[in-house]
Amino acid sequence: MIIRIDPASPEPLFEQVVFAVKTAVAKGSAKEGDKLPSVRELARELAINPNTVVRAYEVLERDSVIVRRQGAGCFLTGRGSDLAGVERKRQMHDLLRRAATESFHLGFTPKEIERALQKCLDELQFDTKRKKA
Amino acid sequence: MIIRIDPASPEPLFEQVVFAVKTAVAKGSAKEGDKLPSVRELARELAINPNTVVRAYEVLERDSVIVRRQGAGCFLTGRGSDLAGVERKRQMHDLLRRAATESFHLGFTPKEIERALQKCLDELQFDTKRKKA
DNA sequence: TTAAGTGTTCTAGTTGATCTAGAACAGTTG
DNA sequence: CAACTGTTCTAGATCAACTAGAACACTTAA
Repeated sequence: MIIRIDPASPEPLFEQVVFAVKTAVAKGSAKEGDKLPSVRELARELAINPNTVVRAYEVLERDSVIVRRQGAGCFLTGRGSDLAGVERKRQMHDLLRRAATESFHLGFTPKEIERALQKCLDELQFDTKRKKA
Repeated sequence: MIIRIDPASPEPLFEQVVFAVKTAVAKGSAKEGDKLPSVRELARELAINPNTVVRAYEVLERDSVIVRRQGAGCFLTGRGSDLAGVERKRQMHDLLRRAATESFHLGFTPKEIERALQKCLDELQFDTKRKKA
């Protein structure tokens, strides 16, 4: 699995790692059972502290994206989030409301925002569709 | 204009104020020319430091949502963002990609995500449509 | 003109998140 | 057993966020 981060970004390093892994899964370029780079290996690759990688992996496990097995490594789960239905919907609604509000203030119309989302969804599913085809 | 924040939220207070104002505009419950609460008044209402309100208002002015007139107060502008077209699209795409990826990991399908966005857009435009009707 | 209210701009300090550094311990694999 | 893996500490540096207090400049209306 290829994970890239931007050291110059204001976003915390561990969050960038979390998002990179989640994106890889959403795009289909990584799937259930795949082994992630070890804590020390990824830290070396990204030139960051191993503890920062640990923190990212902790978040990913909390979100049920991976499981960590001591001595063995970290692996992708197939399961989604463990959250209950209502809480999941609330979280998604908050995420989209925030993005929609900001987009609105950037001057886009609802139709333009809808089209842009569809484009994002298409991009995320691109690799998955190729494999199924 | 009614502005509410959650002191317990992990989100910075000044960002909560920024988002509250932007949401009020997007929902149509506040419009061009409306005067915002003074720095000291809003600080008193929200029980936060005046400097925190100043910071929020600075961001809102930078985003062309308000204008600040020394001695007079802060007022809503009708204009949208000043950013160039390409940069605006890039920002919207980033916002939506993030929301889409996270929603995907919450276990929702693209169709569900699209429907949820439409609901958010409807909610944001609800008040505006009522006035036009 | 003046008083009250407004935004503007400082300095100073506290708190907490982030990240680095180094070390030790524990489980897994071949 | 050796080499890998994750796990868990302590300690410290740096920075963003927030608070506190003050002083200054401008606008408005009495």
